[in-house]
Amino acid sequence: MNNDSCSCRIVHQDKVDLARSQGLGLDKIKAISNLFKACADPSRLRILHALLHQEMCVCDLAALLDVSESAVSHQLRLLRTMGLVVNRRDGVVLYYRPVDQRISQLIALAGEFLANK
Amino acid sequence: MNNDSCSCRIVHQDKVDLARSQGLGLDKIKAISNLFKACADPSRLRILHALLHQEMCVCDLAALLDVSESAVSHQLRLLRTMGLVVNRRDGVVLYYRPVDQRISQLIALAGEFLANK
DNA sequence: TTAATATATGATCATACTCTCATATATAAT
DNA sequence: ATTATATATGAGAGTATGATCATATATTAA
Repeated sequence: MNNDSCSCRIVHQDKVDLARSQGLGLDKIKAISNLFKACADPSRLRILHALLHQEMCVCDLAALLDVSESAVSHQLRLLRTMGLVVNRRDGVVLYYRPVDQRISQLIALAGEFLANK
Repeated sequence: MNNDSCSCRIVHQDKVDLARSQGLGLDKIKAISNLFKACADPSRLRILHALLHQEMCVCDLAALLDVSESAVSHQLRLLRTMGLVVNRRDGVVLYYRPVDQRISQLIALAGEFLANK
């Protein structure tokens, strides 16, 4: 009922202050959560995981994921925009690969986390 | 125009087969992407990061993030449902903490990834 | 019991995502 | 130039997500 700025809640101010001092900063938080967001969709995760082993073109990925090439293309644009994949043109075909193999560590770590628990 | 099962695209079947053999399996993919999804929201990421250092109650977190307690509670339910946090009751107050400190590795790895590039 | 407080939860709304379909672009072949 | 192919892109639809508000529950104090 009382929406004033002075709430009557018992906030542990010391904890809040400590957390604030150890906080990451909003820009960094947003950047990290965006990186996680890139991996937070099954299709994109499969794409990233597949590209870690070999470069692939759009229709390879569409065949692998069993979705439309348009859908794959849209997801690849997202990953491209986020700076996670790049492509190489060979004639009409665009081969995609990750910019950085370290994405594999992130996926592997998440996998291990789920495995032992 | 042609939606038959036999598409005329030039799929690199060897690549698709290799990717398929190295694939993670849909269940695992979904589990991993769900884990990433849990970290893919700025509010949840801040909550997780804060709890890594100390247990905190709902209104502490609400004060820290400067959002409503209801919003925090909803996010905590999500994290609880996903098995990432647990709580301990002390009277009326529920103190939350991560089930597993390894989440910190995941966040740290993502942070490093973004830092050196 | 009643009142107060901290949190949980359901309904709802606005926004963001992801797919599909249609169309556009770029390269290659004729 | 025309055609074909691989991919990109814009618009739209259906769904998921995240916040808010109202209400419910659980614990404590009186």
